[in-house]
Order: sequence, then structure tokens, then C-alpha cells
Amino acid sequence: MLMFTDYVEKIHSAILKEIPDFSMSELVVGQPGHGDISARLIRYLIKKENSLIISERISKDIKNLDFVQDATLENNYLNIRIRPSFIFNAIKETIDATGAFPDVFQDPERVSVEHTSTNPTGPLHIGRARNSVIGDSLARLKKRVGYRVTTQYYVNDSGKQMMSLYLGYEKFHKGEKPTVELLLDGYIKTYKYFEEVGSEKEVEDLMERYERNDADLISSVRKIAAIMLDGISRDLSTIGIKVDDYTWESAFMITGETGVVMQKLSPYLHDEDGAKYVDIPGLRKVFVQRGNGTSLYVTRDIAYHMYKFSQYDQCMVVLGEDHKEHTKSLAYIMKELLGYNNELSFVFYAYVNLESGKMSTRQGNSIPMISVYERLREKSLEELKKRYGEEADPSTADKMASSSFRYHLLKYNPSKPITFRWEDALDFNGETALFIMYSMVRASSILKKVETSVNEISMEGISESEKELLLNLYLYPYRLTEASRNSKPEIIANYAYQLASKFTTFYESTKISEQPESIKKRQLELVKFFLKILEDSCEIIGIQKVEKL
RNA sequence: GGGCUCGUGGCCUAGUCUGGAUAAGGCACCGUCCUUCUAAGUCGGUGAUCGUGGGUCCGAAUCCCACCGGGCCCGCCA
Repeated sequence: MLMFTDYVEKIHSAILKEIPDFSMSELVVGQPGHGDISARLIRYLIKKENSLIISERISKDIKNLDFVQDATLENNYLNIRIRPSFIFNAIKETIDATGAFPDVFQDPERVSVEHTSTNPTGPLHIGRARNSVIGDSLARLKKRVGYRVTTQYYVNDSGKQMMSLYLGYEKFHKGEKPTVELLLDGYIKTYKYFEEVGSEKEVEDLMERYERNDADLISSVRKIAAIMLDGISRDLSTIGIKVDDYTWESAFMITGETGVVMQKLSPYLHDEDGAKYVDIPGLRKVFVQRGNGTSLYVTRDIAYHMYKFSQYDQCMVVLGEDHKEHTKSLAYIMKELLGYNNELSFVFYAYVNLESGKMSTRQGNSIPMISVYERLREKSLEELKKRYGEEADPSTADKMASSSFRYHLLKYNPSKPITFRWEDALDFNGETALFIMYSMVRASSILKKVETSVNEISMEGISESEKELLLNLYLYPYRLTEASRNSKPEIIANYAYQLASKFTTFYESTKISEQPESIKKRQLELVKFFLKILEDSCEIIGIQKVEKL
């Protein structure tokens, strides 16, 4: 829960005295051009005879509030300007007292955010990385607003893909030291081989053995999976992502949890040639057990969610949009058939495509996340060398690459497909992480170089660009709330850019070092607020702080 | 064929949930600004009947219907 001085709430209360059913959503905050907060009155006044009198009365009430500078009626909008000193102090008091704006109150709710969970059959490619980037930012966002968050990776080490990976190693590289490259090569060859012989029997046999708890096989497969998973975890760590919990899917088979699931579902099971399924209204049959008695993805996923529900109040899962149908079945089974009331929600994202079409690990035409990162890093270092020559700091290049990569995949609405283009990914101009980092550097630089001896802060002669910046800083808790409520970390990505942009406008219009002392003091404070809040939002979206660019 | 989803200047996007004041940015293009806290930047300009056609409404990019185009799903795969 976020704690801050909420002027919107105060205005809302004031309007409620005249219009008892006035909705909070009719208060528009931070829309440029029309006042800091605008009250949309039209809906409530349109049918009323005495609308003019009511709106005048509201206007008068609002003007009487101590924090309101001015309120004007235009086209059934009441445009309200807040006194800059009140916004300034609202931010300053919270930062001085707690070191952050807004302050946060720890929520007792335990939240699990599951992301990535890609089959360990190859290195992380940029499509899957979209999942990781969204998921990690979502987790950080939920944490920021006060939830107790744990991130989860569900390791699929028991399905068909995994068995094919194992088979590929056994068939094409047995005896060699298993590496990511070697395993991947075997995996691709195996799928080609299936096509050639027109049968997948070999892998089906493996799956059956696996589910019958063949200890040797399970341990061999896990060894192979662990090699791939290590690679994926390493890739994730280069972009600052660390997962708290890894849960191995095979665990639910070994411990017999899938059997428990079948037992609990038994009243709802139907039979079709020995295979078991449940009927879901509006959807089709959902099979939970094969004819040969082995379990299916849904079954194991149910077991996994039973486990998660025992530990968390709320479970969120980031998934590719192709899993939508699956999650409908899962949600129905968990709630309606098994009676769980824990909150279960999903964030779906559309795939990242190439200009040449889709990516596929099996077909070997995917772009590994790490190669994009490396290119970004090279370009960053190159640019740094242009500016600093041999003094260029390689660790800055790491931060530029990681931040750029994450921002590029996060800033879009997840439901929109992305076409990956190298020229876009490697662009450092415009709406990019670099612009945001650059504004951070400029602010840090001011704080290092400009000083003032006075303590009194004057609001005199505050400019439009300063007011704009101040207002946008104040908007942060509203954006956080909106982003968290809708599980949309991209709102914070857009906010950070907008904030950086407001700062840049202010920066270009004012030479702080040349201002009279009491104004300089105010502006230095403003720069401090900016840096504090920008860093706060950047922490969520994975943009790292640098001192020099 | 059925279901879901996306369609906003030449290109990439925000806004759509919760309808409301001149549709907000970036890239590219044209012009402007570095002896002054970092020009990866600034300021200004050109450029959009918000896929199409209907409907609801005082009011539609936003809601409803139909159609067109792209993506995804419709396995005893995951």
C-alpha cells in the first residue's frame, strides 16, 4: 500500500459534497495543457437544470482548499492548479522522512510471480526473453507497492521436448562432454530424424519410462536439463534477473502428486479409450491422463498450482498468448472443481517475430538473447570510446546493454506482437533506455558540481518547465497504482521516459548554477527529487544507474 | 470453419479496461541551438478522415455489430 499526500482524493471529497455520486475516475490527473487536475463534470451536470449553479459552487469550494492555487471552469471541466509549494512539500516531506516517494506500507499478501519457465531445451532467445523482462518487472512492481513477492521458474524436465533433448544427446553425441551447443545440435537433429522416420516412438517410450519413475533415466535427463538451465540462468543474470525459486516438474510425478490430482478430480473424470478427461463448459474436453496411464501437462500444472496455492495468496503467471486456452482450463479446474479461492491471474504476451518470420529453437533460426546483449554491449563500448577513449568504462557498457535490452522489450504493450529489427534494438536515440540514463547522468552531474549555501527555499518565479517536472514527479504514486492494479509494468517504462523528458526540457531551459541562491536551492532540491523518483522507477523496469555516459 | 487478439501520420508506438476539451510521443525528413551544470540532447516545422462500413450516445480511437487484413489457439504436445 502506498502512502503519500493525495490531493486528488481531497478534491474528490470536496466535490462529493455537491455531487454525491461523483466518480473518482472523472478526475483526470496530469493531462497536459489544462491544469494539474481536471474534474470532468459534464456527466453529472448534463441532465440538471441548475448545472451552472452547481458547477460554480464546486468551483468555489475547490478554490477554498489551501493547496489549490486556482480553479477555472471551461467546457464543463473544472481545471484545478495546485500550488507548487504544496506539491513540492508533499514530495519533500515523504522523501526526507522515508527516503522515497511514495512511502510504502508492507502488505501481508504473499504473491508469486512465475515467469520465463521456458523448457530447458536451448538458450534463452529474444522471444522468451520478453517473458522474463515482463515477469521480472512485474515482480519488482508488485514489491514496490508493498506485496511480499517471490519469483518462480517452473522447470519443465519431463515432457516430450525434454525427452527429445535427451534422446538427441544419446543418439548423436553420446560419450562427448555435454555442452549447451552440443545438446542443441542433438535436439535439432532429433526433430529432423522424427520427420525422416515418420515416427516419434522412441521418445514416447522414453516418456513412459520416465513416468514409471525410472531412476536412472530421471537422473540422466535432469543432468542434461541442468546444463541448459544453468545457461538460461546465466543469460538472465546478465540482464539483472534472478529467480527466487526453481520448481522441477518431475518432482510432482516422483512424489506422486499427479496421482493426488487424479484422485481429487475423480468425481469429474470421463473415459475415452482408457484416457481420462474433464469436461469444461464452453471449452472442449481437457485430457488429464493418457490411455497408457501417464500424466499430461495440465495434470502436472494443476499439481504445481496446488503447491503454489499452499504458499501464496496470489499467483501470477507470465505466459505466451498461445497458452490462453490452457489457462482457462487450469483456472476452471482450480476454482470450480478443486475449490481453491486463491487469486490466479495471467499476463499474456504476443511473440517476438523476425522480419523473415517466426523464430523456432527446433528449426534453429532463433536469435539468442545473449547475442543481442553482446551486440548492444559492443556498440555501447564503441560509443563510450568515442567520448572517453581509453578511459571508457566497460562496466558502464554492461549497464547500457542490459538496460537497453530490457527497455526495448518492455516498453510495448505485451499484447502487441513485436517484429525484432537490429536497427531498432541498437538505436540509442529517442525513446530509449539511453535517453533516460542520460537524463540521470545530467542530474547527477548537477548535484556534483552545483552548490548553494542557503537553506531557505523560494517558490518565486517558478517556471512552466519546473512546474511540469514537479507535477510529473508527483504523479508517480498514481502511475504505480495504475500499473500494479492492471499488472502493466510498461506503464512505468512510459512514465520513466516521460519524466526524463520533462527533466530534459527543464534542464535545457535553466542554468541552475547561475540562479539566485534561494532559487538555486529550490532547483537543486527538485533535481534531487527527480533523481530519487527516476531511479525508483528505473529499478522497477531494470534500467541501471550510471554516473557518466 | 470456430474462438481469442492486434490494426492510430512513410515507419515504430501511447491513449482503448473506466466514452468527453485541439489524438500524445519517438524514428525518418526540413530548419534551429554547443566559449556556459554531458548535443546519446534542445527548440521549431512538414505529416493522422485512429483498418472499412454501420449502430448506441448530447458526445466514439475508446462501447456494440458486420466486414477486411496480420498474429495466436482449436493434440491422449508443452
